[in-house]
Amino acid sequence: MSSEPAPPGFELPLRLLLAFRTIIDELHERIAREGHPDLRPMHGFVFQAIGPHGTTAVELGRRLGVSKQAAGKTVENLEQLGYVERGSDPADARRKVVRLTARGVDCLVRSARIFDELRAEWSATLGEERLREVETALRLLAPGDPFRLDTPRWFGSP
Amino acid sequence: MSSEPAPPGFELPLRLLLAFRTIIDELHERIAREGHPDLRPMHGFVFQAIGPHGTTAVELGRRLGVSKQAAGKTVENLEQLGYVERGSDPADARRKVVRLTARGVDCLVRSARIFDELRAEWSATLGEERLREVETALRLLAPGDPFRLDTPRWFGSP
DNA sequence: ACGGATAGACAACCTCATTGACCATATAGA
DNA sequence: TCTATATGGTCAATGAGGTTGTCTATCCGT
Repeated sequence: MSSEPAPPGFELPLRLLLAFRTIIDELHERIAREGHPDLRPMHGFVFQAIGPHGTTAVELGRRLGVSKQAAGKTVENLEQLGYVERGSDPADARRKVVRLTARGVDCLVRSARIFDELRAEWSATLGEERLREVETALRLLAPGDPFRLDTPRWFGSP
Repeated sequence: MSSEPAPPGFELPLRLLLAFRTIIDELHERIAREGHPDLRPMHGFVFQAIGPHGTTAVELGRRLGVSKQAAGKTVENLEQLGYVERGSDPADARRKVVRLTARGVDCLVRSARIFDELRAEWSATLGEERLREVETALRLLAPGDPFRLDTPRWFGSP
């Protein structure tokens, strides 16, 4: 039993969100310095949703939880920024496959490295033991696929 | 030293976000059943930003990280939903004070209770000891005011 | 070969934010 | 006190990003 009173229940969710923002903001600060200044938090999710083999606008929309048209517009933006390209699928003339460009892949590689660096820094602050306990606890409390890409819309007002 | 390899660095932030969403979704499911079906995740933040003594649209906009016009529109919506009301300030004829209605306060009280209930459930799943360790770790890693109200805009694409 | 299902593009619209302009009021300073 | 400036609120125009509806082209099972 702990002698201290429990903190109010609203603190934990706010801390979870703040910790997420802290990591993501730090990631984007660093990746901006490495040549990707115009990336937004959302884009990392989109890149992950596209994946190494490419995908289509419809499938992307499903993964992102938005309409295929919205996904198509997102792809257009990322195409203009030079992160993705569209090609045709020889096996299915309807599909137009969205793939990451070299620049897009570079971004993914750097993101993965920076995420690992940030985790290492947290591990140094907290101790690897305690960090793993946090990760284990979160896996237990919030199981399932962590890639919920519809967050922006989810959060907004009616 | 842990013999298991460390998980990839991107898992932790995604779990943090997923855990946040899990709590907030559960909160809104329950508070909808208690007579507040049209609340959105954002609104809790707005209520907190308004506070017990009321505030103005300009100040609200500052706290939310949006323009005063956007804050004014949000207030209009919440006024139509019956959660806030606007009155004039006898000490300053320019100011129009936004205050929570009885319904708004009811919502805040219920939210606080449900958050405590959810925390108690997590404590039962995880053990109070381990839950406190998570909270402590998050306070250490993401210190500062957890009320960052500009999250929706922050997350969006350019 | 045909009919339903699927991928994509185009158009109209909606919501919510933005900026700019404007008026009313408060406040500090000559 | 009078005036200049800052502040609070509203209105108007705009833009980003999402939605639905509709249309065409293509695939696939019967």
